[in-house]
Amino acid sequence: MASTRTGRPRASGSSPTGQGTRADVLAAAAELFCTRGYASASTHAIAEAAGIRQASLYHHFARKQDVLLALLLGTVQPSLDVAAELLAADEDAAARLWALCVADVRLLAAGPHNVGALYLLPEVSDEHFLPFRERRSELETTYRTLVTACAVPPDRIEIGSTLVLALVENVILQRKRGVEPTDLLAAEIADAALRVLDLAPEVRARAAVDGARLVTSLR
Amino acid sequence: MASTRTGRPRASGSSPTGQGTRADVLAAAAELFCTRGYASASTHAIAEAAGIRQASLYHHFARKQDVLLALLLGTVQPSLDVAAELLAADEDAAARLWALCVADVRLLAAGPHNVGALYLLPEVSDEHFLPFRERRSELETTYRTLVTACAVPPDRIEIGSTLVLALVENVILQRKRGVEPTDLLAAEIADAALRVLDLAPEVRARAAVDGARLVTSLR
DNA sequence: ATTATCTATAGATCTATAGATAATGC
DNA sequence: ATTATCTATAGATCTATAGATAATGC
Repeated sequence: MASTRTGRPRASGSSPTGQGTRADVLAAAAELFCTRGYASASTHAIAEAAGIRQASLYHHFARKQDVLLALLLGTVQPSLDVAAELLAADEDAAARLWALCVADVRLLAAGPHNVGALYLLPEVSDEHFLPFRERRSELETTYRTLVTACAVPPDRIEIGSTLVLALVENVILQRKRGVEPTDLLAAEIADAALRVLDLAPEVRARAAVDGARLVTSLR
Repeated sequence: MASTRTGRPRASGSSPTGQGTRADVLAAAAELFCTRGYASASTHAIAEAAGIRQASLYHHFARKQDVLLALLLGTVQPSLDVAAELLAADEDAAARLWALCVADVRLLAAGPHNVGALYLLPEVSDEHFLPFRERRSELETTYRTLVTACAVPPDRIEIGSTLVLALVENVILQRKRGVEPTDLLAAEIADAALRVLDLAPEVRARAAVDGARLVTSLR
C-alpha cells in the first residue's frame, strides 16, 4: 500500500525533492554549503530550504556536522566504486586511467550543485570528517596505482599522479567560476592527463579508444 | 628618531609580526581563514592571535569582510605585476607562459600560510569581494593571451588555457593536503603546461631554457 | 504506541559600537 | 590634541534540547 507517511505533517508545503525529508535536507545543505560555506549556512536556512522547521532537522541528523559528512561521503563513494571496478578490469593501464579520469570528471560535473567543492571547505580538516578524508585518500591511491601501471618512470610517478589529479579536480574550480562543464570536457581532460604523463602518441590514442569503451561498460 | 608608537599600549605582549598591528591582524586572519574558514574564524580569535583585543581590530578594519578583502587583493597583486611584465617582455610566447607558470606557482607556494586557498572560500562570491574577482579575472585573461600567442589552434585556446591554469592552481590543493611544494615543482608544472598544450618537444625545450632566464630577470 | 513534525527556549556565541584610558606630539 | 588601544555591551544571531502535537499503525 502506498500509505501516507507517519508523523505530524509539515506546517508548510511538501517535500521539495519528493524523496523524503533526509533527501530534502541534504539537497538544501548541498546548495547552501557550496554557495555560502559551512558555518555561514545556518541550520535555520537549511531547514527552510528543505521545507521544515529548524529543530526538525535534528530528528534526521544529530549534529550539523553530520549533514556535511553525509554529503562528503556521498560524493566520494561513487568515485571509489568506479575506481575499484577499473582496478580489477582486464585492460591496459593507460585505458583504465583514461576511463577513471572521464568517470570522475563526469561525477564532478553532474548534479545541480557543485558538491565536489565541499571537500575544499576549510572545515573539512576537522577531526569529525576523518572518515571522509580516509576514503578520499584511498581514491588518490588508486590514481597512483594506475599511473604506476602505465610504466611511468619511478621518479615521475608522484608528480605525474599529482598533475593528473590536478586536471580532474579542476572541474570543481571551473564550476565555481560558473563554467558548466560539457561531456566533451571529460574526454579532453583524460587526454590531457595522458599527455602530462608524457605517454607516446600511439599509446595515448589506443588508450582513448579502449578507455571510451570501458567507460560505457561502467554504466 | 625611532620613537615608540603613539596610542595606548597593548594589554598583553607586543606585535607578533613586528610589522605593526595591521600586519598582525592580516597574518592571524590568513592562518585562521585558511584553516577554519571565514565565518568560523571569529574576530575574537583573530584579534587574540594578533595580540590585541577583539574591538581593537575595528580601528584598522571597518568590517570583518575588509580583512579578507585585503588578504585577497594582496595575493592577486603580485601575480598581476608579473603578468604585466611578461606580457610586455620581448621573448617567445611559450617562454613567457612558462615563466608565468613558474612565477605563479612560486607565489602560491610561498608564505607560511596557504593564502591562495582563500580564493576558494565560498564567501568570496559575495558582492563585497567583487574588486578581487575582477583582478583575478584579469590574470586569467593574461594566461589566455599567452596561450593564444603560443600558436595553439583557435579551437584549443579555451580548453588549453583552462588546463594550464588547473595545473598552476593545483599547488593550492596540494598545500591543503599538507604537501609542501618544492622549487622543483614549479618547473615541473610549467613543463606540464606546455605538454598539455601539445607544443612540439623542441619548442618546449627552448621555452624552458628561455623561460628560466626570464624568471630570474623578474626578481 | 510510534513516529515526524512542531513551538519555545536556554545558553553560547559573534559583530560592531560607545566611550574610557594611556600613551606620544606639539 | 591625536592616536591606538582598552573595557563593556547591545542586539542579533545560531545550535541543540525539551516537550507538545498530529498524524499513522496495531
